[in-house]
Amino acid sequence: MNHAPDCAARLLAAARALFARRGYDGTSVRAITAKAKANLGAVTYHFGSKEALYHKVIESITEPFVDRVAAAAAGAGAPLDRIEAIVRTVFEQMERHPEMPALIIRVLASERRMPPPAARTMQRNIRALSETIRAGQRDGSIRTGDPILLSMSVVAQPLHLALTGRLLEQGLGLDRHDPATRARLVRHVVETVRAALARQPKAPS
Amino acid sequence: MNHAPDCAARLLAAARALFARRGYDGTSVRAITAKAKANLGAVTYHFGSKEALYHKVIESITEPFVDRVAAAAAGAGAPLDRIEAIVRTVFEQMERHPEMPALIIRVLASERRMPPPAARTMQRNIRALSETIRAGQRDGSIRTGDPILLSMSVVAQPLHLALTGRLLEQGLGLDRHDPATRARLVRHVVETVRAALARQPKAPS
DNA sequence: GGCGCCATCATACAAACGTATGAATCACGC
DNA sequence: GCGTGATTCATACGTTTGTATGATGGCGCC
Repeated sequence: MNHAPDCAARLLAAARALFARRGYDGTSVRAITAKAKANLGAVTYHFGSKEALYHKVIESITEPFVDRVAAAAAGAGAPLDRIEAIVRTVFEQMERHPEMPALIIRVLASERRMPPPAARTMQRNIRALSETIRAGQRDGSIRTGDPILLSMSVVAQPLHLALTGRLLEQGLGLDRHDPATRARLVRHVVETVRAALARQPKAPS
Repeated sequence: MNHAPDCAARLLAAARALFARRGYDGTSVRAITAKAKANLGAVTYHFGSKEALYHKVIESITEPFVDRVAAAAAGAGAPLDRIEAIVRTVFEQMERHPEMPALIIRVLASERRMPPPAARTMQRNIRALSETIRAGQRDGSIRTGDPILLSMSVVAQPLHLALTGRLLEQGLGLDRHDPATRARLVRHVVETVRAALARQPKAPS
């Protein structure tokens, strides 16, 4: 008896969590409906199929994200500062949706056709980043290098750090839910990204 | 009729490829045996179970790798050079086993217990890296920061770039099988890692 | 009250899954 | 040639899977 409102929303939340932890194939419709306290037929009813639910999950995470990244890239300030703002936006998004790194990275690792919302998000984010990098290269604050490759190197930092959280807990005794720890990780990534991109003065040789 | 030798080796190769592309749950024993031209019962006979085969796959990729990373870390040269050597070792391993990034990353993303060989590899690689980074911090060539976090930032680069190969092909028209392209990617990551780690002289303010 | 629409439910179904198992074949040594 | 162990094979089995579908109840409108 599921009389609580928003069955579809509960399914979406359950699916988000389970697809992130177990992957698409490792998550059954029954596991999703059990977690959402919904009936087995609810997935077909509300979404049409398991795959359509999966696409909706990806979309629910990525769509709001794109605008935030674009806003950070379009903000005021030097290119390196704007890239820092983008990185902080990524961290905020991961805090809002802790499943995001695993979901995105599973999409990247899979031979399955990429869900359109994920593909759009990646393209737009990489474009926002690489254009900001180009601006920095033009004004001399960012080193030379391929802007798209540099963009990917930037995005790799927060995503992989989120994925390796388990190792961090064991290796450093960190508590991922501790705000001070989170701030430390953000600081680390921001410093690393800035160091990786900043143009250095010519070495006197 | 499978009279060809090394049925177990064929299963291992087929499983390696399929686990990387489809993940553990998305790969059926029947798909593996079909690809290996072996009988359905062969997996249970040679490995005991699908899961044991999976562990063997992970082990077959990671075990030789650890020694190579340790050798690169123990080599002669400045810490930054040794870190570059480690990065090149990672790329060589990925060239030898193109499935490696996807396999490793799926392990990281999964809620499933980490296969012991993968856990050992990661610990040892991170240790080799972070000790090299500490040496660089002691001699002043590498900037301050947590060595383990810095190690993870280093490893994220080649892995992520390998995973996003599809996007690179679309965004840059790159052919991943082209040696010149590979060299370009290696150069990019090496430069990025060195830039991210190198200690900068104090800015005159 | 009846109707239509929506949402929930329980169940059925065909297909797929990993494992188990006994039979058959092969390879090797004596 | 025989015996033994290893390997391959075909099949069975219980379980799980995603989808389909008809029944039922709730709600709003006429």
